Order: sequence, then C-alpha cells, then structure tokens
Amino acid sequence: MTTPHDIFRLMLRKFESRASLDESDRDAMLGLPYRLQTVEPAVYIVREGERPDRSCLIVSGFAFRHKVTVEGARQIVSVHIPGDFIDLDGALLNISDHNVQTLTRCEIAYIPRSAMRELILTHPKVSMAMWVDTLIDGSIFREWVMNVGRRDARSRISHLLCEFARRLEVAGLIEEYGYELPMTQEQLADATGLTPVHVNRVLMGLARDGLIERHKRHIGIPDWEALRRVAGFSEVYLHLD
Amino acid sequence: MTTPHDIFRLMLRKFESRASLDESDRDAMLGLPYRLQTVEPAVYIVREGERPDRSCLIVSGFAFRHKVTVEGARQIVSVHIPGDFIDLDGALLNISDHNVQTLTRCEIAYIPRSAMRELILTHPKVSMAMWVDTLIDGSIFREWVMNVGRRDARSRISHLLCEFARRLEVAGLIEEYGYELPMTQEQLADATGLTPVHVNRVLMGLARDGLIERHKRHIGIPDWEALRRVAGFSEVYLHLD
DNA sequence: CGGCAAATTGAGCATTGTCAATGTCTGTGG
DNA sequence: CCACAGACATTGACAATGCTCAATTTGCCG
Repeated sequence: MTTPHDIFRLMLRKFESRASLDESDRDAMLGLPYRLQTVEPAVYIVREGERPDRSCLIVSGFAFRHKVTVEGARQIVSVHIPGDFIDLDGALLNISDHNVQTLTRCEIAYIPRSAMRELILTHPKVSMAMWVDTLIDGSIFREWVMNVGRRDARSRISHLLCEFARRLEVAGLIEEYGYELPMTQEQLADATGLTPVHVNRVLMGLARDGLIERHKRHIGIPDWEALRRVAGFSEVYLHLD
Repeated sequence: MTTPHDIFRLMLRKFESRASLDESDRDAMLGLPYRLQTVEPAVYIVREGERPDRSCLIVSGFAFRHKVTVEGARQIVSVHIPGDFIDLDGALLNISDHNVQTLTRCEIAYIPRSAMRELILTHPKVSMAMWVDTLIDGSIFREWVMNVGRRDARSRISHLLCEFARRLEVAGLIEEYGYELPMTQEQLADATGLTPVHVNRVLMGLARDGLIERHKRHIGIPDWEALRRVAGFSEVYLHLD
C-alpha cells in the first residue's frame, strides 16, 4: 500500500535540506490531502488559461511545461522529474499561464488549492521551503533564457544534457553512467528553440566527437568535464547547496 | 523627509491587491528596517557568486538582471521598474546566480536578510504576497524563454516593447502616449538574444511600418492593437488580475 | 508483414551575425 | 561659444548558423 510517506518522500527530503522543519511541520506536510493518479504519456495536467483548483507533485515519471505562440510554435520552458512540485502556481495564482504535460507515464499527486493555502498560512517554515522551490525554478528559467538567447546550438543542447544529468543525479535517479533521456528530438528542439532536424545533426556531431554516446534515448557521458566545457555548464544556478 | 510610507508605497499597493493584509501585516512591512541609497547608472547591486546578506527594493529608477556565458556573451533576463522587489532571492537563497545592475540612476532600499526572514516567518500573509511576486517573476521568465526561443526578431522586440508598456502603465508610470525606454540598443540586443546591429534594423523597420514612433529613446505607440498583433502579445502571463 | 512515429540525411535558402565605416548627439573644457 | 571626445546609432557588404522541404531509414508494435 502506498502511504503519504512514499508519496512525499522525495519532496520531504528536499525540503528538510533547506529549513529545519519541526514535528508539526512534517506532520502538516504528510497530512496534506491528495489524490494519487496514474497518467499516460503526453496527457495535459494543466492547461493555459484555466483557473487552477489544485497543485500537483510528480511521484514518478517525467513532465514538462510549455507555451505556444500565436503562430503555433511551441516552447518547452522546463522539464520536471520525480519529487518536483510542479504547479505551485496553481496554489497562489488565479490563472495558468502555461501548459503542463506528461512526458512519460507518471504518478501524480493532486493537492487541493485550499489545502495548500491553509498549509502555507499556518506553517511558515514549510511555506518558506516551498517558496525556495519557486525561487530555484526561477533561477533555472533564467539560465534557460540565457541558454536559448546566447548559446549556439551545440552548447545549448549540451547544456540541457548536463542540467538533466546533474538533476537526476541529485535526486538519486541516475545509473552509474549516463541516463535515459525521456524526450524525442522534436521535444529537445522545442526546449532549445531549434528545429528537430538541427537537433539531430548536433546530437550526431556530439556523438561523433565522443562527447556523448547514444543508444536509442540513452545518453552516455564518457567525459563529463569535456561535455561540461562544451556546454559552458556551471551548476550554481541549480542551488543544490 | 522620506518616510517608510513613501518607500514602500508602490510595493504595498501591489501586495494589498493580492491578499487581505491586516493591520499587523501592514505594520510589519512598514516597520522593515532599510537603508535608502541613491545609485548611479550602470552600477552593480548584486553580483553573481556572492553570498547575499540583503534584499532590495527599487524605489525609483530602472534596473536589470543579467548573466554572462563562459564565452562572455551577456543575456539580460529581466528588467525592473519602481516598486519591484528585486532580489527576494537574496533573502532565501545562499548564493546569487546572476547580476543585478542599475539601468538609470536609482533609489534603492536595502533590507537585511535577517529582517526579511523574520518577517516571512512571523507574517504568513505578507510572505504569501511576496511569494506571489516570485511566482509572477517566474511566469515572466517563462515568457522570455519563449520570446527568445520561438519568436523572430521583429516579434521579439515588439513583445519586449509591449511588456514594458503594459507594466509601466499598471505601475502608473506612463505618459498619455508611449514611454521613455531606458535602454540602449545594445541592452535591447542582450535582452532579446540578438545583435545591436540587428536590433537597430528591426527598430527602423517597425518605425517605417508605423508600428512605433521613435524620438531618441522615447517610444510612441500609435496603434497598440497593431503592435500587439505583431508581437503576439497577451498579458495573461503578467498576472495583473 | 504492415503501419506509424521517430530519426536521419541531403540540398538549397534566409534570417541574423560579423566587420567595419560613418553619422549623431551630449557634455566638457578651453 | 566652439572644438573635441566618447557613447550610441545607423548603414553597407558579406558570411554563416540554423531553417525549410522533402525523401529515406530505422525501430516498434500489433
């Protein structure tokens, strides 16, 4: 049987590393009402323009946020991994400004907006830890603005690969060497502001130069330092502490 | 003489529109210790890599945040106007992941990190209102990722002009028609991921087509609807409510 | 084996960048 | 009041990164 402990474990671990939560804080978090649901790949969890009535947490699987221009071009603005509180926006903002969609099959815990607000108003330390989550999200967005605005295609894609590797590692979700990238080349393109065709060429190039090894969607990184250099990757912005 | 009311006026107005603050909340905000300082243009207020010991609020003037790639390319990730709490990061994160620099001469109110944390832990409603600020910042970053990633140069610059116009208007800082853009073309380039040369050509093009009128740095917008269309601008992401 | 999504490749093109020169404005010192 | 310096804006010619269009291949699943 799945208990709140299983559901909120990754999140709790993250939050405890940020603030000294007391018993009451921990209880309040574990006592949050939630509905657990398994969601198929490519399903919308949040839609732009909706009035949200809940927040959600990824228990397992991967998801991403994206926006679409008037002309229909899609931009992926972030990718999320298990333990990520996506849509804290849903608790505090009145309208969704972007879409959230599953990348793989996911288990999602939905938490009512009212319960979130109650928790926030009664447990300042929990609230602070969550707010820090929002701040780190913001930091990652800033890095993405720079990635898309000022790096060429090769560094841009390498950077994405580095970020993903590092985040998975911290969450304890990485195999000894490399990882399974849960995105198609089209999605990579939408995340980097490139075209799928060009993403393909760059990936081929990175592999040719021995910077990555590809087997299907598995990305192997034989020389982290080399890839890091090509990407211009520095993990400060992830605030791993 | 300048009182806390003058300093925090714009901020208070913004926050009150978001949460029902009671007397104690208002007092706590107005009671925040701060140091007011006038800062010349182009001065660094926050530097990447520093351990912050304060937050800051723009009382008057304009500022921007930026990051620099390893190769030395600069990306401006946001522009701030009076009443903006820049660097809430400074209260809750342990290291700065970007620079903040003044655009014009500014009056900045510096608030010690400890005072901010104290306020946050004791006044949940104020805390929530500030958190909303962080969420909205995040929303704007997302829009910028899309701007830089998926719009062509013309829409990209128009979009920036629209965003600025709208935010100034809401803050009550706009003249009847158009506004003074406090950025050089080089800075516009760094904000849009373009080169100064290309920014110049695009601005000339927008003016030629009657979408904007330029006199020095003053931007006139003769037909808002037309510019909005070119930009693909929709203000939902600003969460003006 | 057939069907479909995703990946790969090629050829030609265009948006935007690079380099370099020139023009304009503003403030300052003589 | 004028000359000059310096920052910013503007323009031209050419180059290149990344895009478009279109075809082909690969892998997966029923």
